Amino acid sequence: MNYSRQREEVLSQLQMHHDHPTADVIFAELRERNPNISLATVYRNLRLLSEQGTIQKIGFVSGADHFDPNALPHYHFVCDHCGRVIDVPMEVAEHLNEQAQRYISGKVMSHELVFHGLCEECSGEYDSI
Amino acid sequence: MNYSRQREEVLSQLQMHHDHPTADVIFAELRERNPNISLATVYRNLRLLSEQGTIQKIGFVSGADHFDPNALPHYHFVCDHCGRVIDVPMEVAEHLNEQAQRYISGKVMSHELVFHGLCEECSGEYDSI
DNA sequence: TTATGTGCAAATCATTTGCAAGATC
DNA sequence: GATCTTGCAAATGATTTGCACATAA
Repeated sequence: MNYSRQREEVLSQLQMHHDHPTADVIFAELRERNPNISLATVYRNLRLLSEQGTIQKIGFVSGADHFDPNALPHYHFVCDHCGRVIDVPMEVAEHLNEQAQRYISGKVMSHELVFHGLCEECSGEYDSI
Repeated sequence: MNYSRQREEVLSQLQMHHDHPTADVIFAELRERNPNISLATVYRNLRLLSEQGTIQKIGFVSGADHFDPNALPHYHFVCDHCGRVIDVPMEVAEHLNEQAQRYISGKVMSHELVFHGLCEECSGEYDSI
């Protein structure tokens, strides 16, 4: 893989996020500085970077894929009201794989754990309902 | 919600599956018996049935949504080779929500646990590689 | 100077929607 | 007969792809 300025910009823009943005969010942000960058390039590079294992593609939220600059295994929380995806820094429970393995005739290799609920801002809104 | 023959067919076709098919699989199967049913009707009814809580929409697999005739909370296994989605009948670990709650300032209400690996057929294929 | 990456537009895939005609209550 | 549902085709949203031009090694 050759160097490209656009790929570097996509990666560093993603790394600035504490939340986990979608491709079009990254695109809109990059476009402010570089009005020539194309959405296809953003998609291409997010894909390359996640295939390469530098970042992580989050496909479990409905709608567009989100991207996480942290590729190490960890859990997530999704706000069911605003769609925001944030990290849950609790310990990864490896033993769950062995538990599941008892029920599966194939080979269980990993798991994904996603919590759902309302984020701080959105649960505030709901208090008044 | 009024009765409709198409909705009943969609539901009973889904209930025949032990795996968790996508809308186009249900559509193709129904079309063999009823060449007039339309894909939009299948999508509409799968949506209605899942909003109503009769079935469950599975959105965490990349690509098209899958549907599960069992709407009760339970875990799933996804084969990373063929994309098949099957049930994991292990006990639901409610305590995970409380663990995650310690790290989240909003309100954790539920979780989704998805195991990944290779199903029996696909791990067989890989033995010979 | 050859392989790789980009920008644009068109293509693709999954899903939804507008609307006229058909089914249900 | 008023309302809900269908079938079809067109619209939408997310993502990918073909291709001529630009850039990196």
